[in-house]
Amino acid sequence: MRNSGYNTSGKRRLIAFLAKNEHKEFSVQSLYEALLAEGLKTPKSSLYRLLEKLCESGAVRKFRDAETDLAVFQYVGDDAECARHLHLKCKVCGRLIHLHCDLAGELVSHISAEHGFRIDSKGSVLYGLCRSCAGEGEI
Amino acid sequence: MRNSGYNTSGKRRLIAFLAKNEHKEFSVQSLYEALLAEGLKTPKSSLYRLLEKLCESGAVRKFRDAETDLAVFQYVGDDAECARHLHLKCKVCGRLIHLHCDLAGELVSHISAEHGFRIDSKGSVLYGLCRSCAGEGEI
DNA sequence: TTGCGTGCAAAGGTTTTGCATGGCA
DNA sequence: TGCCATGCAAAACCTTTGCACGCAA
Repeated sequence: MRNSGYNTSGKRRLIAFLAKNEHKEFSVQSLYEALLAEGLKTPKSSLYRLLEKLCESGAVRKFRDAETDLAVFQYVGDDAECARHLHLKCKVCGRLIHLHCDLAGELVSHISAEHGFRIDSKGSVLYGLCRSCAGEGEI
Repeated sequence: MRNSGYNTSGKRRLIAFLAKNEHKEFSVQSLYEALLAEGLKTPKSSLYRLLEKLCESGAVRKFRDAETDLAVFQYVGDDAECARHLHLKCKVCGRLIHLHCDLAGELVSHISAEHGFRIDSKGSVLYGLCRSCAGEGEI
């Protein structure tokens, strides 16, 4: 499933760019501009098509910006394992944290066993403030 | 903050309709059609404006449909307390479950204390399959 | 009476699609 | 060679906005 389709230069460059900026999230517009600034002019229609493929393959995930509600995309890497843990996402800086935490795993099991609800870890994100963004007011 | 602005008949009818269907989520399009079917013709521009107000007041919440990625709206009732618990949402039927669960509360505290991440419970939703929808595919 | 709400139409922005061309396997 | 990817332009779609009128307070 991973990286299906042809291995074109455009796809390689986009993955490389997103991977290099994996702590950031990009709207299509901001991605278009950021690529342009690196001399990589890519029509938005191509971005939409590429991003769709990358989301299917699992290398990239689609979120919504907490402020603008715009679709944003972020590299998550080669991560079949993402289906096995929850994620934290900072509403301010966009940072995505893979939550490797026993207690979280227990909660998922508990909710399945006791509340009859089967959580899709890959599709579930807990939003909030990361340490550095929360700390800005109180350091 | 709750129910700010004028108390108009349109707003009352919309709240009543959404409250009556609180287990369902509605896109603007489907809401428009559902209201029409009840003889309540409401222009979409009015729906957008009303829904925005209701989201601000907290009576209604905005999600994204798991399949179509369309903005969908759902009644959550008078719920200042929603800020204090997590939510489960079924990707198939749209049902929203208010997770009153000690273990979940512990996890939120744990993540704050040990992982340095302050979860916004109100803005965080765990997606998955509810009991009845999980049973349908594979019993 | 004053100011917000509503309805209609138009505009704005995002995303999708058609089609011809180019590139990968 | 055959099929998919790309670029460009146009279309479709969702959402917001402007304006005149109506209604709540």
